[in-house]
Amino acid sequence: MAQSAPTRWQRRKEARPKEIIDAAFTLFTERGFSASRLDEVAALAGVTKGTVYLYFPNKEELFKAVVRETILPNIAQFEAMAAQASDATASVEILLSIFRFFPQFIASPAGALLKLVIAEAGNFPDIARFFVEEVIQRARQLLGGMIQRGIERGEFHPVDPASAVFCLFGPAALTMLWRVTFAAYDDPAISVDRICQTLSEIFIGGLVRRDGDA
Amino acid sequence: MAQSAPTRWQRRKEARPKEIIDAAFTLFTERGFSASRLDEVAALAGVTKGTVYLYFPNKEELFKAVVRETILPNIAQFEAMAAQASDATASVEILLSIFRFFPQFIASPAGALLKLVIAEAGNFPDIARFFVEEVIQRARQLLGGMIQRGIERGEFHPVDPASAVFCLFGPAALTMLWRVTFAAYDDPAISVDRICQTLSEIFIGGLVRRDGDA
Amino acid sequence: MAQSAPTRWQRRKEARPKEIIDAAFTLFTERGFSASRLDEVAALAGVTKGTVYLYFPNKEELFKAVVRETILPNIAQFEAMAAQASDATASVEILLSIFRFFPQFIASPAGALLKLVIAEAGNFPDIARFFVEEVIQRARQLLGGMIQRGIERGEFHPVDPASAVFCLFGPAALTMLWRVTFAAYDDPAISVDRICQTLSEIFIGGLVRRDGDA
Amino acid sequence: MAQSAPTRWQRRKEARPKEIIDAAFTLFTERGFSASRLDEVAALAGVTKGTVYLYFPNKEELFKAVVRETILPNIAQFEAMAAQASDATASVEILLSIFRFFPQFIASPAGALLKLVIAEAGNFPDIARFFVEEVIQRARQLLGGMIQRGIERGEFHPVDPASAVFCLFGPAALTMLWRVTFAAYDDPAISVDRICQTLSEIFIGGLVRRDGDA
DNA sequence: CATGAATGAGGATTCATTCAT
DNA sequence: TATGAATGAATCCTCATTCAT
Repeated sequence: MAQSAPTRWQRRKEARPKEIIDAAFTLFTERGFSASRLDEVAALAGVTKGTVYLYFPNKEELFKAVVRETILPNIAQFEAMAAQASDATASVEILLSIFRFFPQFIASPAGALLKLVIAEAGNFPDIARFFVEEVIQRARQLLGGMIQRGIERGEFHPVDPASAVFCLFGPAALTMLWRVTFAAYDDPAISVDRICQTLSEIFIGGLVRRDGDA
Repeated sequence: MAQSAPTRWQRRKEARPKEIIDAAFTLFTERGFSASRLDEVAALAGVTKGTVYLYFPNKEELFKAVVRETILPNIAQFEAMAAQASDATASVEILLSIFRFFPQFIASPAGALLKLVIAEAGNFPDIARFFVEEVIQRARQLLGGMIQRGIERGEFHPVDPASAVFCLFGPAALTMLWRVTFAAYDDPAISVDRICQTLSEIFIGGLVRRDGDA
Repeated sequence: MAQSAPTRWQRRKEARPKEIIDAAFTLFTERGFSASRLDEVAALAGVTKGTVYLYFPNKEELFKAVVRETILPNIAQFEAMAAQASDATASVEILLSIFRFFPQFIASPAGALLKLVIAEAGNFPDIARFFVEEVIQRARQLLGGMIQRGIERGEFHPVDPASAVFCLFGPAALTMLWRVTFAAYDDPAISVDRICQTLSEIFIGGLVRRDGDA
Repeated sequence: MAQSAPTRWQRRKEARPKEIIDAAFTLFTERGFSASRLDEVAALAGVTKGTVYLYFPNKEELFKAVVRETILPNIAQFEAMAAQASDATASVEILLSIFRFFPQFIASPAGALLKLVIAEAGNFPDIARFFVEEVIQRARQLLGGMIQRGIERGEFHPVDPASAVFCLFGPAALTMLWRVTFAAYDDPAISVDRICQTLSEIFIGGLVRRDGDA
């Protein structure tokens, strides 16, 4: 595996696309789409400009590939988490498992992706639509369904599920964006764990019916 | 040829910067900083490119002016809201007044501004720092102080105030960003009022101590 | 009018398009469309690359403009020559006036234009169509009509007019192309006048009926 | 895996250069040298880009090879035609045999070659020189010699032989170029045979002395 | 001999910025 | 003060050429 000869280039057709996408994700996320130079993307991926065009027809298509490829694992992660609950599970338990899942989700690349999509939605309407349909609707159904279930089972106070999703996910989204945008300038630094803990306390108290409740 | 109203030119001259800033705000917000052409900014402001350079030394300074000028009224609005509470006011009342203020705040240009700053923070570190110090710290102090006060007065459950601010502001931030980013692709549309209402219910339930509480 | 100060650039909106077209004509003709660099076109026109784009949206449109603008005066020249004959004029006189017109036509930019259109017709189908319809059809009608007239009046031998046009124009076309393509490598140089003279002799002898003819 | 016919590879190897040259000829002719991509040449020849470089050091040399290889058979064809005449043959008979040869010559690849050389002469001076010296001079000597002979034998009117060659070959050249350039856009289509017939009539009438001639 | 992934110089195009008017 | 023609550096993209396989 040691590269004895420093050859001018390597032939690595299989690995290239992912390497380029990763590099592009980093730069698009840091600087935005327009402000990212393809030269820099290529350099970060360890190839030259021309190679990028071997795998993606142009910068816009590279962007779309970046979003699509980066979204997939996040969707999968989310659905996996949801699949764990059985019929017997108490709704409050599901809610708690969501709060326990939040920290790692907030620390994942999902935050950078969210920032990127927010920043470029205006220039890439089909990416925006794709994001809404594939990511947000799905998350809404997942979280909304869980809240609906809790209400129907008499475990939760009767609130508007769709709105509750925004209340539930909002703090997580803000924290994600915060981390990739402002965290460097903040002092003292926030604690993601503490935020999730507090969110949990408030929601358990505000959403879950207690025995004495009417 | 006789200039019947010489003051009109005068007034125009004074109005120019704001007109240009407004146009730039619109375009920067829609397309991002890099993807916005100065030609388009000028056209939207009803002037020509050259005129922009009469008031702003370059595109970057125009951007900074846009952020600064747009931030100010929002800060003022926020502080005005907070100034209304007196010592006698119950903390829950202050909390409720915040929730009542949210819908108009969410509908204000603050959402577009937030999106813009998030998108460009990586390219404008001093804007990011300025935003954190002038806007976020201030909001945190305001909201955090209010929560702290409630806890100290025994009106709120003892939670981490800094984290609670994220929980409180997160849903508002998400809704603001949603409106300027994805609302066009969403169906059925969300209701800002309903979200604020739900947020209020959950928070009152989760944060405010009831008589029987330990 | 004397340019006392060697200013960085002149503002010459009116004159620019023609200057650029002339420069482009020269280079496209010498090197072909693809092999001509816009930088060189601009330099030859005394402007910079950016200026070219002020007047033409891209290289292809510049090419089309070059062809269109260069064709027009040639068409006009041709039609003017034809308009001189009256009903009373003998067909042989018209024929002679054409041969007398040939040398100056062959020396005009029409030759370079013809070469350019031949070379690029494959890449610019609409230019090819435009050339056939606007230039060639017109020339064919003009020359063909003249021959037809001579035949009908009994002045010429009965030949196929459309074919005769090729026979008549062929030598002129070849000489035009020769001049802009091979003349530099030829020794001894050809004499355009002598070719036209010879053409005249052969055609007068071969086309015009003599008294004794059947 | 056993190569049943090892000779097929061998034969392929020998056939390659011609296949590549043919493909290049087609594309260079259609699009011009600069606008033809080596990728396309290779694809049309049924090989990959790398293989082209096995046989030709670079694109320019491929071009030169294309011209050289394509010219040779045309020269041969021409000389074969000329070799048929003996001392006894009447000059008018030779002239007629030339006109009878024209249609097949016009339909041959010579037209495309002529177009290509005209288009690229400016970029390939040595090709232009080669063409003038090897092709044109030869043709001029052949045709010019024939006319000279006719004049000396008193069979033709005394015209300038060099000029007469242009008159004789011009219509053929124009028709050749026409076919490869504009024929697709022309309506009604021209008849090559009719043009040659008309050319023959005019030239016999204009060049050949009749008994009664002074 | 043949391939095709990778290269990188070169060229079309854009656009922030300048400046004569 | 305002204009907009002109600039030229920066950037996307192409494609002839190389070379590991």
